[in-house]
Amino acid sequence: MTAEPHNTTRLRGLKKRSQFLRAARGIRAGRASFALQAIASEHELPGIGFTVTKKTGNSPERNRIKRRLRAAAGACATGFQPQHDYVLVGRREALAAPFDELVNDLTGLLTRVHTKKADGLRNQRP
RNA sequence: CCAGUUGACCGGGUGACCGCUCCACGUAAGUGGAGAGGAAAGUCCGGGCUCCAUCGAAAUACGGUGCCGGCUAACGGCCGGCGAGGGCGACCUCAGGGAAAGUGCCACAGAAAGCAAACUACCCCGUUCCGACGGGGAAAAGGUGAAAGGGUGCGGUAAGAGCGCACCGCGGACCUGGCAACAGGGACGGCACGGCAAACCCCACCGGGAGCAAGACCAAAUAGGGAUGACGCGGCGCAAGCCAGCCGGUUUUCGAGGCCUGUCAUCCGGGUUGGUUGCAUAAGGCCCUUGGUAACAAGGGUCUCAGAUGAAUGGUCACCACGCGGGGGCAACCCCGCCCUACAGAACCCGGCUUACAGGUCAACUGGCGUU
Repeated sequence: MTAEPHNTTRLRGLKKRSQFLRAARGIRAGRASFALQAIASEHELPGIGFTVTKKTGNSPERNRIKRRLRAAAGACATGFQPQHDYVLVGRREALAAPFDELVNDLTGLLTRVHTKKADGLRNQRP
């Protein structure tokens, strides 16, 4: 599977704690303002969730980080592959980072994650 | 104009593009509407509501509150008043019931810390080896302390002392004003009655517990706990029925012993997951009138005002306002840059309290300076 864009932009929100824990076992990649976790799933639509821990800041700051990440995810929604779950872990730098940087980081991380995954699959085969 | 006190309020705006949640309409595509706070916070009090317990109430224990009057559904809240302390003043602060019900404590220092006593020093008498010692008087002086048993002055005395007197303080029958807390006056009393109740305690009043993850309902799948009914093998019996066993399960393991005993259907019960409800028309907001100093109450009009659940109420950009810095200009103002704004995000709902808060607005009042 390559990282070529698909035509649907619809995303499926992750809601259960078990879904988040499962995604945490997947492939990880990070930048200054957030980290990305991805894992294969059975659903056709790509699933996406957001995690900002309490030590990142107080409630308005955490809300703002989530909203900016959600907007960035909407901006490059075509980069998410079907049959995968993604979790974005927000960091404090996401509060002040320029929006274009967030979008660029996310698209870069998406391609990186998927090439990593392809390499992993190749290595598993003897 | 400067300095200050108190109270109330705002706490960004507009536009464009792209989105989220709910509601209404629509078969649908979609269209329209609504969408965080003054503290949503801390979870410190008080309620509504729900379940549990309980006949209801009271008492014991425990906890809370504590000047007086009022307001309120209620409060530890609010309003008004009183007292004490602070400030030139506007005004601010207050764990503000009872110390003659009882118990206890009052560190250090000091002779002595609650009952009156007496270390130094004072006075008188006696003795004397002239250093002092003994007996008595007295509580003014010294020193200690947060506090030393009224203060100051005069008289008085051997020295002194409310011993006597004047003023002040204290207690105080009673009188006056006030609903009251309390305030004012005060015969009389020679002074007796120190402080701590954020020490125990006493008095008065209040309080059952847990909380929306409360609670109610629905649907799935899973496990197979209980009840009822039907059906089956062996023995006995005409029958209804009774009895025993095989297989298996359970009793933590093994043995013994005990118990249940198979299949199907229905109902009940239990936990898990998901959904619905609880859930926003309420001690409701705004405006006006009346009563009240006020808190507030009564009446009338008008409005419907967030309902998420990995949790919506936004993201990006531009301009403007405000503020700050720099430059130009006599000035009004103009240009550039920065922050593109504080504290902070509803989670069942109300009434309060407390804490946080960049910047700004208004009103009333106080003190000072200047002008008329």
